[in-house]
Amino acid sequence: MPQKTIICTVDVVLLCLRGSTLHVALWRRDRPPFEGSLALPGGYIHSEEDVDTLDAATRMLRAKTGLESPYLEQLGTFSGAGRDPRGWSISIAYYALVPVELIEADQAPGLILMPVDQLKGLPFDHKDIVLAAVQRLRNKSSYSSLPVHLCGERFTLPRLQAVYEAILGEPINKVSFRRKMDEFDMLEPVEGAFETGRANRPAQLYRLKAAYRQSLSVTPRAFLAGS
Amino acid sequence: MPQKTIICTVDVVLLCLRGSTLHVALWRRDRPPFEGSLALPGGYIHSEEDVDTLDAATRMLRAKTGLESPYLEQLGTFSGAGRDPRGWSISIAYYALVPVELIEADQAPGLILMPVDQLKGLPFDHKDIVLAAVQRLRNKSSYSSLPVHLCGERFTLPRLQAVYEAILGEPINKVSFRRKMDEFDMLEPVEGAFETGRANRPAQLYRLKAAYRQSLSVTPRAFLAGS
DNA sequence: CAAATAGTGTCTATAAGACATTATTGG
DNA sequence: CCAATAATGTCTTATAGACACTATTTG
Repeated sequence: MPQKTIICTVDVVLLCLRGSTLHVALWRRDRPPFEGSLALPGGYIHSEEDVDTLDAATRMLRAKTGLESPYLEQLGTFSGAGRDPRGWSISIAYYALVPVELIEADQAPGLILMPVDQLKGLPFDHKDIVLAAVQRLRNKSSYSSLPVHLCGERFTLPRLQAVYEAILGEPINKVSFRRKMDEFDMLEPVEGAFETGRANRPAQLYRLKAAYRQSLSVTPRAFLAGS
Repeated sequence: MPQKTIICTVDVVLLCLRGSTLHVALWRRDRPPFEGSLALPGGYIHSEEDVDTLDAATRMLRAKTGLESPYLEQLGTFSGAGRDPRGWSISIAYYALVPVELIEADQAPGLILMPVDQLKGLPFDHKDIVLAAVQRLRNKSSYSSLPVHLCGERFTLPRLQAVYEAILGEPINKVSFRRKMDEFDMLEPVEGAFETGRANRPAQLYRLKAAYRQSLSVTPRAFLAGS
């Protein structure tokens, strides 16, 4: 035996934007430790069935939320003797982005959305993990197309800009924003589809080009260079 | 028993610049599997003595290279059933940057430097891990002060620029480069110290300000915006 | 003094931001 | 027509890059 057994788990930080506030999806633990607490969806790696930890995270997400293929990326690994009362443990954390409608339009009965700025009482080091995910999201959003994954299948440019602004916490110049989206070249207008109903000019609906479903566009210059 | 035992290891990608070529430090394995092969320095997590995986990586680095506190950062976790013949395994990979002199001026007898573009025959998925580290280094170097950690304690600006150019693979405008270093505000001139000996104006020697030993300066605009 | 490279000044080109204008809807 | 917001044109400002010039050394 090369080592005392180390507890190997995977946790998923599932983020979405409700209104203009980032939320994380939590579920109520149904077994010890911390049974009954709200925590990140996660669990043991199943070495018999999981090909790797990404596969484990996908399985966990599917089991607990019904989601099939959201944007999903490895965040980092959290480890040590102190984070789990059962002993020395490792959690490989992933983060996922989904449009809030997919969670609210309840495929995922057990999930509870919590604003990421008001987390309290999370077990393990789950608060640290969530904060790391939010930091990653904010950072990547400043120079990439990542936030599109928080929008639904069709969305307008003003809506997408509002999503960026909610994540980054600052207004973005409209002209610059549109230039950047154009440069990213990842959106295509849905022919003849507009968002109507309000007393103003209708906004063109866009969708993500197929090639960008799992990849990102990046710019060498960040939004909000000043911050 | 919640799971079949998973093999938990830590591997370190120790990078340095020899001439203008990135090299990775490998050591010859002294036990199975792949005994005798050149591989990344790494090994089992020791849950009795390591506080966490960063601590394990530090221990490994100290044991195999004698290095005490190089720049060290978590790279990511590599996992799965196929990467280790002993079974389902996890490697939490870290990468470290050091001035090449620290390796050549042999504190580290067992280490062999290999150019990162000519890796072959590495066991496990160590080639993937090295390539991921190089990609991380290149990416971060394009907008941060990370490459200073490949220089020794004192260095000139032309030398630092050459380091950036070696990593990024393209020439950088001298004026822009110096403006950026000035903006980073992480260097201080060593009073009265110059690099002399060649038939030209001597170059001012600089050192990293103490506050930046473990942190980075970043710019919202990348070097080489065009690439 | 010639050759070499360090270090700086300055002009040009490019990209971001401010602001104004036009477009199109509902009421 | 008015209010509201989408979409775009255009001017201003900020940053990056090109290039030239000065500075300081060795031989």
